[in-house]
Amino acid sequence: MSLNEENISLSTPVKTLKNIQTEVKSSGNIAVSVDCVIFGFDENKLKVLLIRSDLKKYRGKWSLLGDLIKTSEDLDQAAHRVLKERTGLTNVFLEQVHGFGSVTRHPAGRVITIAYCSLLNINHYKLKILDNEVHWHHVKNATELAFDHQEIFDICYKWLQKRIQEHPLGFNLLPQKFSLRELQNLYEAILDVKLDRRNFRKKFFAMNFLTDLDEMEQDVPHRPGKLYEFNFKKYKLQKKNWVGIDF
Amino acid sequence: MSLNEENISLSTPVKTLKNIQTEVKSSGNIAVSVDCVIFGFDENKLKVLLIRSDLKKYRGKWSLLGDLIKTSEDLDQAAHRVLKERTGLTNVFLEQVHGFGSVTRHPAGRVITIAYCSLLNINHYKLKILDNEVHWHHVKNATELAFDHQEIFDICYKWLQKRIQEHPLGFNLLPQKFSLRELQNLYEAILDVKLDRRNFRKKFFAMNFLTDLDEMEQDVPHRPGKLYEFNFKKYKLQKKNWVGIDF
DNA sequence: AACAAATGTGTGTATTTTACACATTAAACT
DNA sequence: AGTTTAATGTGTAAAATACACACATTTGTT
Repeated sequence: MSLNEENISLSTPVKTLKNIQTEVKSSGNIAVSVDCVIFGFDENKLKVLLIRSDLKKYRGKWSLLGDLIKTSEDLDQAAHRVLKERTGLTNVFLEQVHGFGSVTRHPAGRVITIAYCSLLNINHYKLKILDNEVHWHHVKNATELAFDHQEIFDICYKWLQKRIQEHPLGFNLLPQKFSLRELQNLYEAILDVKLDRRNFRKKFFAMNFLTDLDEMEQDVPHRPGKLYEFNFKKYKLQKKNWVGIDF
Repeated sequence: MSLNEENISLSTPVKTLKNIQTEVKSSGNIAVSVDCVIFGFDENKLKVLLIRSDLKKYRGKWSLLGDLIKTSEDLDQAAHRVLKERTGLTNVFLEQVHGFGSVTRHPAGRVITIAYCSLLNINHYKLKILDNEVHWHHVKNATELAFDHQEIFDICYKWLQKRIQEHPLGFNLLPQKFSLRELQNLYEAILDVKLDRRNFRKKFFAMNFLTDLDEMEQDVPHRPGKLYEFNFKKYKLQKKNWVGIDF
């Protein structure tokens, strides 16, 4: 059997714009939201920003930060808006992860949500938690979330673990200047593994994306390490196209 | 500065279910659709199933197969429904890839779409293209699609190229029994590279997920190769957790 | 019987990954 | 000031993996 690229058609009737507008409107009883899994790194632990559920049914439970999207904004814009409203930050790392659309996922009706991951440098001078119902949680304590937010969180966390090994996202969680120890702590916290210090350093030096700032850590209770910054420009230029089969 | 896990709250007012229902309803002027990028493999080429746009504005252009989702179905269900309606097939490989929500992406109003990738074995005995406006296109000829479908297709194609190197998806595009040559052709077609035959075979044999069926290809105009099948069970058991930093 | 076109197989080399130990530095403590 | 503590900084050998590469074998075709 062979696929046929040359089928001649019986035809579906061509629809006018008006036809479709009618369909679109009559299907419009579905709401769409974004939910942000906002990660931060502090005290060598990976943290996630959660808010107390504002819904009676889930009273006492924690949930992700989200909101219904407005008709006038893109998905990404909506996610950035949520971030801005909750943390005061703009220009933060944000990436879409997955859409969740189970019919029964929201008690108030049909709400499809698009999950985003965001990575914040918690030392950012502008960061302010604008709502005191919002708290940072160690990821290990992020359990029993409201709605289907546990599932969303779990998937986003796994996404982060995988993604950070392939793309230099992690630097968004650190101050611009960081020591290699901080970087390694970050990886160890996110991946939940112990890594060999010498091999870790070798690896990153070999990549050649770290700029040695010729500065030292300050106010550490031990021998200070050198500070580096990540050279995103150089990275973008050299990004390689990996080919290798590896299940 | 240190993150504070112990904030005490000023508080947001708790909302009742009714409050939220009202919000959800009033925001319900957004429609949601799924669009399927359906890949097939034939004549050593990667193909994609496209339909002529049913919208006047895009008359003559090709577009992905999609539909508005119904209030009563999950996202995944909707995608499976589209597949069934278009190809007659159930139980096919299907995975969500990305949501697209630009405000202006659809001329008939605000429609957010969730893109899915599907991989079909085109030799599947049940496959029937039910609508003759539907055609298989070599992926290289999938250009200038209607709506934002070019962007969606491009992203899904890249997704496939990456995904197939990390997960054994490709077998969904082949008959259950296949030769190593067919397998290599598949990889070469999807990744658009030439691979070394000996290393390719070594690689797959080393993985140890191919079952030698002790059967030979039939009706080939040259020395027939052995037939294998992929052992999904064994794969699932042995799936490894990769740790390696590699940008 | 000769030819065409593919299958099937192994080795040496380069590269990458891993395991592993000791001297050095600066701050903190006495 | 000297000692202690806790981290930084550095290299090498062994193992595993990836890569380049050529020839004999099998089957169908002429």
